[in-house]
Amino acid sequence: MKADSNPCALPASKRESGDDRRIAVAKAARQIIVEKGLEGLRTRDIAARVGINIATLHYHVPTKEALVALVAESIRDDFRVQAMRHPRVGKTGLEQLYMEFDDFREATREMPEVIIILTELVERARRDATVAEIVLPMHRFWRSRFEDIFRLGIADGSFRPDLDPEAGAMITTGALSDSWRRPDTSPSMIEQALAELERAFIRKS
Amino acid sequence: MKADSNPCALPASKRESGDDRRIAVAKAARQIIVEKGLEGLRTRDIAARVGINIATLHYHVPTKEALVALVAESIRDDFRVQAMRHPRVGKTGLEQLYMEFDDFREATREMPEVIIILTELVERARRDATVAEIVLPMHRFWRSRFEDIFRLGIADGSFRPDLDPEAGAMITTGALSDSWRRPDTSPSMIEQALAELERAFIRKS
DNA sequence: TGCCCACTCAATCATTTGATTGATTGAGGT
DNA sequence: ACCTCAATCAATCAAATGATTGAGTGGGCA
Repeated sequence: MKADSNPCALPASKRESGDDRRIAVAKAARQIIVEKGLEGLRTRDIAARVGINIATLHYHVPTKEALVALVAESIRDDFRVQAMRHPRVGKTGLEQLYMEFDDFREATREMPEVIIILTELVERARRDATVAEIVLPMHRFWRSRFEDIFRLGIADGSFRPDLDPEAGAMITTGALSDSWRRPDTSPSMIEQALAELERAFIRKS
Repeated sequence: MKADSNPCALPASKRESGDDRRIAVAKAARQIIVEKGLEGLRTRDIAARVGINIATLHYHVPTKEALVALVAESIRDDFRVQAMRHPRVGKTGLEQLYMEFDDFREATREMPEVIIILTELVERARRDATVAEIVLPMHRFWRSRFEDIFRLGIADGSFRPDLDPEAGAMITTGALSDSWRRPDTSPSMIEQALAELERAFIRKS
């Protein structure tokens, strides 16, 4: 029996339930995408990493297209968990912005690979409608969240009255995802950017 | 003789100079990258589009890696031409920011495909040192240009005294390239973002 | 004229790669 | 004990793909 990288549940069984296999496949695929990009994703490599035969892989995930969609769904699930972690009710706009920034810091720290995969998926979304349908809503959701924060913050006096919530959200998500994506961005530079974003939108006394 | 898509110079000759061929190859490769992505780039397709044999292609560009590097250089050249078009001397920080914004509008209008290819190249730069060496300096150059503008603008009173030039440049280039890259960004949204960037950094009277 | 060499092509190779086929295994139900 | 079927694998296919080989071809120069 090959390397059992998932030492939980029932290691005694040679068979896995279909769901567990699909999860394992998604995980392996994500690792390979991080290492070699979507371009370098090979069904054989995934099967090898999971420790199953190529045919078995095809049994669980019929085509490569479905496999990419599976990865996209997996990323979306992670994103949702991350987004729903901290409740926002009853906070001011500025407080919520701080929370959103903290979530971003946490994400860069704890799941840095997600944005790498996400970038590749967004790239592919231009040509793959299935992926687009899964991935683009994620970014829209993230952006709309900043929009809401800015609207609230304008109303409660946290932010400039002349702040355009849509544009502010676009700038913020754009700047954050771009700085996250780039290989030459240091953590301290991200902190600089976050601080500057705050100054850019905050209401000056 | 197949489709001569380049009706200039010397259509009477069956031979092209090596340089012309390489240019034609780069052009064809760029088209294909726009259509199918770097992942879908095939030497055969390039050769077919240029109207030459695969072996001839390999004669001019020895390997696929060299081909990608050629495309990267080609993009860099376009970028340089675009960047150097308008002289900046003797303007205030705000005026230069306007000019930079105009250049950006012009780029999105007249060479929208460049950012698509550039994004793919940046993506690949994480794994390909050759491409990284060509592509990453471009972004650094663009960013440093905004840095200079912000420094000047702080000194001449255009921008907020508490503006961090580095962070501002990061935010600006990040927001612009991200909004340019996304397939669901309309021109009016870019205008909104540009206007908001101005409000974000400008000195309030 | 004759040679050199940049340039070009048809044919072919060696791998890679997504997918399929047909047989086998074993857990759970009756 | 027997049956069923999800799950698994070895073997193989067909197409795609980057690269090479070897044979020209013609313009320019001695």
